Amino acid sequence: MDDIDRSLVRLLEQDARRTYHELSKDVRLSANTVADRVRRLRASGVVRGFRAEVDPAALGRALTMVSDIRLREHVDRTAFEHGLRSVPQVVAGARLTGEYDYQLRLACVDPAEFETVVDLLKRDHGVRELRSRLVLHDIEVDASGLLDLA
Amino acid sequence: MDDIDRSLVRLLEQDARRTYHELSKDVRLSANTVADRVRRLRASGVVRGFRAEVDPAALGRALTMVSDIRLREHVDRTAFEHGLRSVPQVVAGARLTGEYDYQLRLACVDPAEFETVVDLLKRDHGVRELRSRLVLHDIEVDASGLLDLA
DNA sequence: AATGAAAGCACACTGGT
DNA sequence: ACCAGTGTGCTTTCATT
Repeated sequence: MDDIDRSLVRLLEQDARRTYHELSKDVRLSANTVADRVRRLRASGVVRGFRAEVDPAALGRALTMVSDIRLREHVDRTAFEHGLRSVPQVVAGARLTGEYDYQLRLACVDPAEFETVVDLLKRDHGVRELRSRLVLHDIEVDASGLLDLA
Repeated sequence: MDDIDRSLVRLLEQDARRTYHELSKDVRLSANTVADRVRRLRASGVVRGFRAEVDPAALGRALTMVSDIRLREHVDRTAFEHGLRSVPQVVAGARLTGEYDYQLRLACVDPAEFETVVDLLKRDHGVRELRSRLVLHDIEVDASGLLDLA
């Protein structure tokens, strides 16, 4: 993990489809060596993958909610997590410690759709309680800061 | 937004570096047409970009916290958001409605590091109150569900 | 780890259906 | 919207340091 690897990760974070040849000009190494380094970053797990980023707003889902969730007693957590796959509005989720069991991020067309999702989660997925709020906007953060300390 | 576009987005979500030629075999169109479609998806904003995904745990930061934050009075929100760029542990953030002003995601090496981040946010970034909990694990969700309804 | 050379591929264009 | 052909540029492998 040297400076060059850090630069490569930063560049690929901005555009994962940059060619090795382009990257090589930025870091002043041969395209060959760049390809080697990127393969190593992937193999070591530092770079988990290259993903297309989808914008829910461009698909008409401009309303994003964050919902803390408490499950009913005796609800199997694995089943709950797996069941979320059938709810297309769920765009992210995590199990947390503390007062609530999970936190979900829900991308909805409008409040009416959010309402149906809330009802669905309560009726079919073992959700006992929700505490939701609206996402006003996301803060852009690059992951390159993490690299500085590694 | 037809079935083929949906497939392409799904495939590029899994691996954003797939070549147009590879994609063309999956969707049974020419590489050319696939490139056209991907360009259109990008131009329309549905695909916002292609990003390398970095794994904090592979860099020794296995402790991820979610922190709800309330700012002190008279703290400028733009300044706060901009100032977060200098805190490398901040890997995501959003402004929310409700009881708290923001929610951050903090990737830390250990509790001691988290403690220093908490102190830093309070001392230098106008944070009045934090409510934090540990991320036990993230739930894997693909964004392709969003596409089904568009 | 890094490099250059060369073969094989992929990409962007153009033009055509 | 889709495809084929072409020139150019990119990726990969191998030999070398």
